[in-house]
Amino acid sequence: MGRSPCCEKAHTNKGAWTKEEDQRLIDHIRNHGEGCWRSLPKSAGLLRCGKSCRLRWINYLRPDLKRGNFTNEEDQIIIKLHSLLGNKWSLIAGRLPGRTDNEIKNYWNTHIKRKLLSHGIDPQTHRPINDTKAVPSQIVVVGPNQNDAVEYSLSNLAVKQENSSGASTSGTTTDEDLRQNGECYYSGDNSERIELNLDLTLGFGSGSGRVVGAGLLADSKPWRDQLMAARLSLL
DNA sequence: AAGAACTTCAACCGCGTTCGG
DNA sequence: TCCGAACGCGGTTGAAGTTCT
Repeated sequence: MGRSPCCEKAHTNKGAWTKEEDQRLIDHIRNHGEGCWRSLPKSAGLLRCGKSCRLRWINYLRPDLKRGNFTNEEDQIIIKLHSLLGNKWSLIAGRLPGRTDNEIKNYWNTHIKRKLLSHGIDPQTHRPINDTKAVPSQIVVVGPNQNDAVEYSLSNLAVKQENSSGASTSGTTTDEDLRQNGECYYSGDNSERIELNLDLTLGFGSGSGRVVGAGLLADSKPWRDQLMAARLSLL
């Protein structure tokens, strides 16, 4: 009958972690590696639930965490990625080695949001606060490496959705879609195939070029993530 | 010096997705 | 194939620290 419960909630500690708890968790992961969060608390002798152990390790104890203030370069990367991905903190964190999703989320809410607002920019749409009509003229496509971010000017984007019976519908994203999400999307059913057609103008310093491509999204993953993957494949 | 107001961030909560029996 | 637990994520909370009055 499914899996057994992860922990006995009545017998777990809550709140701030003690140094001793931290050390037990570090020692255990050093000896046994990450994973198996369900059984970890018991085998490490911790009165915490696995979920809490995982969070403590990922957000605070991991040896590869950077710590310290965010650099201006990191600020810019976060802002650019947020304009493309929205509040997808884990995806953003994936592009910033040594930073966690929780850390970036906190930093966004306490620093960057305020910074953008003080410059008259809406932190959700990344557009001037009093500009309610215009559609974003740029989207950001991010390559496999951290420094691969390239800005595209958007000339046309069309998405075709095809269901399992072969019937298809198609359309171009609406202005309202773009305004609300800061990116292009098609609000189709996750379970169906989605075909993406892009017609983009690229700008590199003084030069420019044009990319026209298409990506077919399989149906095994959340379609929104696949949209990202399709964009990558167009590069 | 004190306490009110504000800021920061670690930790918790709840929900959607994935996975195992 | 179904059901239920684990996992992973984003939103929220609240304690601790800092600044202001």
